[in-house]
Amino acid sequence: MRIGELSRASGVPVPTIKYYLREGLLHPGELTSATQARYGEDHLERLGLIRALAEGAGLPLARVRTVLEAVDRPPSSPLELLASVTEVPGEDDLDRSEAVALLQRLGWDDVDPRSSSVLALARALRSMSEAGFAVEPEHLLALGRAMGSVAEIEVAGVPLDDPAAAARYVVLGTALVGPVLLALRQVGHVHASLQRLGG
Amino acid sequence: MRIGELSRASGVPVPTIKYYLREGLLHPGELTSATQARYGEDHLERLGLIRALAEGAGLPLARVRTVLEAVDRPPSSPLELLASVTEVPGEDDLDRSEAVALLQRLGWDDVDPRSSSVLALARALRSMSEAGFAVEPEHLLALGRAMGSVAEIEVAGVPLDDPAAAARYVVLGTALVGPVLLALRQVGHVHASLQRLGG
DNA sequence: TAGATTGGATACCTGCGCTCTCCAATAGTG
DNA sequence: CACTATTGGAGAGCGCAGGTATCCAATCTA
Repeated sequence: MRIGELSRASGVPVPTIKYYLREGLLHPGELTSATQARYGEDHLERLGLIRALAEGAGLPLARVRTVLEAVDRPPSSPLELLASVTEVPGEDDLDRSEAVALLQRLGWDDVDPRSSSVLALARALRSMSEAGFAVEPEHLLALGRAMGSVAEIEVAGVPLDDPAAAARYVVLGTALVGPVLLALRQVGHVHASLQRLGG
Repeated sequence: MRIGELSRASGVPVPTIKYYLREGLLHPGELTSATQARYGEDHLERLGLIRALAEGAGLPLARVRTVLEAVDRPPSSPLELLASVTEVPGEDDLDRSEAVALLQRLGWDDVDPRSSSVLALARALRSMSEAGFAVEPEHLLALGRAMGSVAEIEVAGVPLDDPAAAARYVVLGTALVGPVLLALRQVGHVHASLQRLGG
């Protein structure tokens, strides 16, 4: 497959493919001469993946790159893998006490309070309070339990036998299932409103 | 309060406040002369709200504006309200059959299949399949049930007696609780991984 | 052999979210 | 009352992200 064909097959414009090549998101094709390269099915798949992560999951290209790198060269431990997808740099000096207290009540105290996921939680809680929006603690706890069961379902689906497949599952799942969850929640809002308020 | 004071109190630079004023995110202060205006506590609150929605929830300013408009002038029906926060324009011609089938199995068939929330779900599912990522139907169903209980908890918290408070709750909750849910899911991933794989 | 296509490099463009600059009209201060 | 700092308002500019467009010489295809 040459670049034009790849473009037609994927629906991605040639200049954009060239851009992705430059950015290292897409591996270069096999050069057959100075001005000719050959692309394969894997490039087509990869393009679909890039578009799904960027457009679908709304990840910035820099994050897409780290996700793809994690898929290509999976870190040894699953936790490292998770970190590679979710880690977002930011201020480290932030009051995590509310987050930690919540984790305590959820019985998740095996999680390192200094991990980036706890940081993300602390940040999200702070944003709420800064907006002058409060959720009752028992509601928050219930939300935590619901999301815990979501996480359990997802982790249960990880194929442990094949490390490469596991990496792919964790990385893509984390990024791509998120929007599905939020959409399900939205539909759930509509359903619950209809139930509570009547048509 | 004059603009400099508002800036100091909120931590938002004066030019940025002026920008928000120009963009209509922040209501103009009460003019006391041609070159002097007075701002109140409400402006300070509003600024916190804008920052929380923009930085915290990651909404683009255009969406922040529609959210704020919905808070200011609440649409009559709660469903309309929900739509004003979540609606994202996009292609309408999209295969919703998988989404609809899922809703059927969840028992949510009171939801209009043409609503924007179902569209969002269909889009998210398509992104997954375009990335070559599949979730087993029963897992998807379980995720749907979990998110349904999330939605139920949230809707149960809406104060029905005061329409203005209800609007505020729905609009802000939808935008601000999302990141909290995703963060809880992340922490849940870590916890579940530790449980399943051991330290 | 002529026209189209390609790899590769560079320049350019668009949208977003600010940030800077200016100005004339005040407001506060001594 | 003079004088400095601050303000409202408007316009231009800037830095980043994510592409597009242009050029070129080499090569493929007809």
